[in-house]
Amino acid sequence: MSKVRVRFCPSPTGLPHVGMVRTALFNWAYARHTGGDLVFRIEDTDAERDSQESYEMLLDAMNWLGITYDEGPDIGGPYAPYRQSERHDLHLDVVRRLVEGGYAYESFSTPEEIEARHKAAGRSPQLGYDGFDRSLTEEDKAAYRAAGRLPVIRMRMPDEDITVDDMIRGSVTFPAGSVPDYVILRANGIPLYTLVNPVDDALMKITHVLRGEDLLSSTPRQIVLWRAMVELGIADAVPRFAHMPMVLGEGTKKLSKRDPESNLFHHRERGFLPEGLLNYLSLLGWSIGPDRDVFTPDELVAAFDIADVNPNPARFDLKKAEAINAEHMRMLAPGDFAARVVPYLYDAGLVSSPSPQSLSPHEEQILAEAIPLVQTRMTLLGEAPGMLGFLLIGDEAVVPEEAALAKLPPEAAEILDASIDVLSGLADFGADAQQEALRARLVDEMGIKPRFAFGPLRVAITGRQVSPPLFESMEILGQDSSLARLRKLRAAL
RNA sequence: GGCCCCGUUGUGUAGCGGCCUAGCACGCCGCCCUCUCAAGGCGGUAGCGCGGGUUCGAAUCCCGUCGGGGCUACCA
Repeated sequence: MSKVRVRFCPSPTGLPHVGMVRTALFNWAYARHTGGDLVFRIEDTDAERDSQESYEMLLDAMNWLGITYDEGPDIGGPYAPYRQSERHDLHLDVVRRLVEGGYAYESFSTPEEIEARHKAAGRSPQLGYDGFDRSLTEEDKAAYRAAGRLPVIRMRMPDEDITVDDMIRGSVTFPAGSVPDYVILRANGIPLYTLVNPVDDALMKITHVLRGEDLLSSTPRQIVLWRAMVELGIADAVPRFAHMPMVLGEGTKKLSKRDPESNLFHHRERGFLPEGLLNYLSLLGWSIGPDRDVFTPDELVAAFDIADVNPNPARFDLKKAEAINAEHMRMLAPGDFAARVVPYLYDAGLVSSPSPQSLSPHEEQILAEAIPLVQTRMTLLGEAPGMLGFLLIGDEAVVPEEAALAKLPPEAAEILDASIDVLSGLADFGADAQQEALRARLVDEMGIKPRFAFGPLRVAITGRQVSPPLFESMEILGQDSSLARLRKLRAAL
C-alpha cells in the first residue's frame, strides 16, 4: 500500500474558522498517525474574496496550533506551486485534454434557455442543466460563436449510479440522472472549484480526501472527473473519501462565520492553550476511548483513525472547551505555565516584557511565587491579568471594584483597624503567621465568622472579591505594601 | 421540488444482537473541604425521536415515519 497523502486546502477568505481548523486537525492527525504526508494548498481562485491577510492568518493559525505540514506554499515541495492561482496553466491543460477525450464538452445554453426548455417539456425548472449541448455539431457551435456567444465547458455525467465508498459513512449511492452535467470552465476561461480541486489533488498524488460533509453531494461529480483523469493518465487512482460531520453552533445551525466563537483567534486571545483547543476540537466527532477525554497532541496522533470518526454533526460547546482547556492548564509544569501566562500579562501592561526571560528580577520573583497559586484557579490564560494584576501594580493603583465595595460587611472598618494593628506588629510576615494572628483577633476575639472576617482584607489587598489566597498574596506583597493597602481602604470608608 | 447525510441525557461521546437496571466527560444541583474563587472528594439530575417488523433476545439489524442538516451556481 502506498503512502498516505492527505491535504488541507482552505480558501484564504476572512478569519480562520474553527470548523476549518477541525478539518485541518483530522487531516494532520491522520497523516501523522499513518506516517503519511499532509499537503497544505491554498485555494485562492476567488479573487473577489481572497486576501493576502487571510493567507497570513492561515499560516499563523497552523503554526500556533502545531499543525505541521510537509508541503505547502511557504515551504514548497515536489508538486509546487501550492497556491492554486499559480496553477492556472495546469488546469487549462487538463480541461483541454478532457474535451479532446470527449469527457467534457462546450455548452452554450443560458440559464433562461434551460428553464424554458424544462417548462416547454412540462418538467420542473428546478431540474438543472438538461444536457442540451451534449451533441452539438461543429456547425451548431460555429453558429453560436457567430452570434457572439461563448461556451462554458461541462463534464459529461455517465448514465449510471455512482457510489462513494466513504470511510466515515460507508457506501453512499447517487442514482443515475440525479447529477446534471456541471460546469468546469466559465465562459471567461476561468476554471471552477469543481475542476480545480480534484485536478490539483490528482497532480499532487493525494490518496485520501478528508473534508466536510457539505462536500459529500459534490463527490459523485468529482469521482467522474477522477475516473476521466485516470483514463487520461493524469491521475494514478481515484482517492478514498471521508466526509466529516459539520461543526454546529447553538441550536442546529452550522457555526456561522459571524459568530465570534467561530473565530480561532478569538479563542487564542481569550487564552486557550493550543493543545487545549486541539483536544476539544478533536472531540467533535471523535473520541479517544470510553472513559477519557483529555489527551495530548501526541496521544491524539497515536490513537486517531479517520474511520473512527462518527458521522453526526456536533455542536461547539464553549463550556466543555474551557473545561478541557483548564485540564491542560493544570497539566503544565509550573515553569511552562508561567511562560504562557507572561505574554497575557504583558498585553495587559502589567509586566515589562512578553518574554519570561526578559522580565525584571522583581517581576520574576513575584511571578515565581504567585503563579503556582493561580494555576488551578484559571480556565483561560486571559484570566491572568485579573488574577495577578494586583501583585504587579503600585499600592496607590489598587482601585476596588464597585461590586466588591458593595459587599463589604458593616464592620469592615473595625476589621481593617484590627488587622492593621495585628499585622503591623508581626515579626514573621509568613502566610501561616498572618493567618494565626488574624484568626486569634478577628475570629476568636471579635467573634466574626471566618467567612466574613477576611473579606475586607481581600478587597483592600486585591481590589476584588475573588483572588488568589489572601495570606500568601500579602506575603508576596510584603508587610509594608500590605499595610499601605489596608490603610488606604480603611481611610476610604 | 429533487438527490444525499444525520438522529443515545441540555452538550460531546461509549455502545457494533445478550456484558445495558445504557458507561464516561462537560453542564446543572446538593454535600464535604475551605479566608474568596478554584482544585479535590462524595452524591444527584437527565437519554436510545416515533411506529412497525426480524429475533428466544434490539440502543444495536430491516422498513416506514417524523425531525434536523447539506447540496441542487458560469460560489468555494
